[in-house]
Amino acid sequence: MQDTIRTKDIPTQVKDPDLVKRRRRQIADAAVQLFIEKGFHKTTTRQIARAAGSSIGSLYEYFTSKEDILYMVCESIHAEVERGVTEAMSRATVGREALAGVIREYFTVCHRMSDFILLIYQETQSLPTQWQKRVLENELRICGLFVEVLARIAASGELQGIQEQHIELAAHDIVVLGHMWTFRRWYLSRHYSLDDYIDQQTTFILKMCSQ
Amino acid sequence: MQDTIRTKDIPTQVKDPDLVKRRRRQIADAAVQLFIEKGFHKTTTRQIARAAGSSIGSLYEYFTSKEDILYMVCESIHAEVERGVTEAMSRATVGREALAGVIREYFTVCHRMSDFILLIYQETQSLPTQWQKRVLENELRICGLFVEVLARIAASGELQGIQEQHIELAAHDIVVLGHMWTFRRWYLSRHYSLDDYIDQQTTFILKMCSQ
DNA sequence: CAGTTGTGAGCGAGCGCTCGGTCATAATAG
DNA sequence: CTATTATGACCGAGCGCTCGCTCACAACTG
Repeated sequence: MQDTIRTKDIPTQVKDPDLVKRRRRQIADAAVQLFIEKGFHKTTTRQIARAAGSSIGSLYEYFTSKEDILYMVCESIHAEVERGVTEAMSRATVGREALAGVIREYFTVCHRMSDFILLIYQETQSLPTQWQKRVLENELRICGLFVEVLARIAASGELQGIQEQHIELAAHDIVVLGHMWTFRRWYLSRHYSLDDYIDQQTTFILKMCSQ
Repeated sequence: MQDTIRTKDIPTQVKDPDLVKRRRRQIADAAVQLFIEKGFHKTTTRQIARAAGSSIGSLYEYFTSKEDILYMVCESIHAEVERGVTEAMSRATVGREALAGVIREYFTVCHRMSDFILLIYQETQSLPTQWQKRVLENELRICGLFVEVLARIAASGELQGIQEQHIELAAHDIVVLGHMWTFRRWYLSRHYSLDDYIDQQTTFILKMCSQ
């Protein structure tokens, strides 16, 4: 998981920027595991510090509140998802095949990041309001990537069925169907392999956009 | 919101069953509002008691823990959603029109219950494990209703595109696209009216199942 | 040495939940 | 009918404890 520019908004007592970056990553990586296991509220700052090989005192040199840590965690997760999708897009050309390819990549990212995506669904509400907005912006940016892919295809003449104004909705559907694999895996993973899931949902999505 | 048989599993000190039912409803109704506003963890038992016009002492005559209250709240929500869909199904006949009708009804229920459905997404994890399972069972039961509708249509010969084994997945998709209106309303409601949303998603779903 | 980073005992607010008790009403006794 | 006792819903002060966070000091670095 990589750093985002956004993390700079979190204030710190420590002068050395490199040290800040390193320690924050350390702490956030420890925190995300605990958050996934027990949830944000049931994780204590002491547990986070211990898991990060640090002390509570130190922890509060790098973050000003527990919510700060959650915020950084959420930003990192979105950054990772976006990285995956963007990369897949750069490889893609145009046409139905391209869409299918990006969907495959995106769904695979969702699979790998299951726990993390679930965390965002469950704990975004625990963030201060202004940071909730940031998280939603991130979500929209990912959606925008799919809008782009769909628009490219629509422009190329293929997939004429879909109207301009409904591309956005289709993009949201794709994003959410990816998330669905994470928040319904308690059922889905017992009945479908990831590949089955991707294949069938891709068929559905292509039908949805065609004719 | 109506009572379910499941609520009977929660122990109580109070003898009179009618009273138990009435007071629990009172408390649960107060609690659900607070949970929606501030989340489960940030709501205190005292606040719930006060909002219900009761006292903490009394509250603990009717519930054995704060989690019990959340459980009852979740059960009630699912009962209400299921009631809505079942009713819509009983009115429906067969064919594409029927599916569209049930979807319209279901999405409308999702719209009306936005806050409640969101609550389930966010707080199911706060329940004791054995009760989490119950909530997921409820979710599956609602999914089952759509499987039934789709199977009926498939049997009638219409919508031959969809294969037996993929009916379940399509049902999940429908359910989740309903939920999507609740957990993405921060975006969707700014760009679509509920009717637009229903119409377009219905078109998508029908295309998905056809051909 | 000064400046920066690390530490953990300690603070006090606030939590879920208990428990001894009150009081209106119902059941029983005389 | 009155007097007595039993019942059970209701109450809230307070217990034990945990939490997020602070701050005085120690350790390290250059």
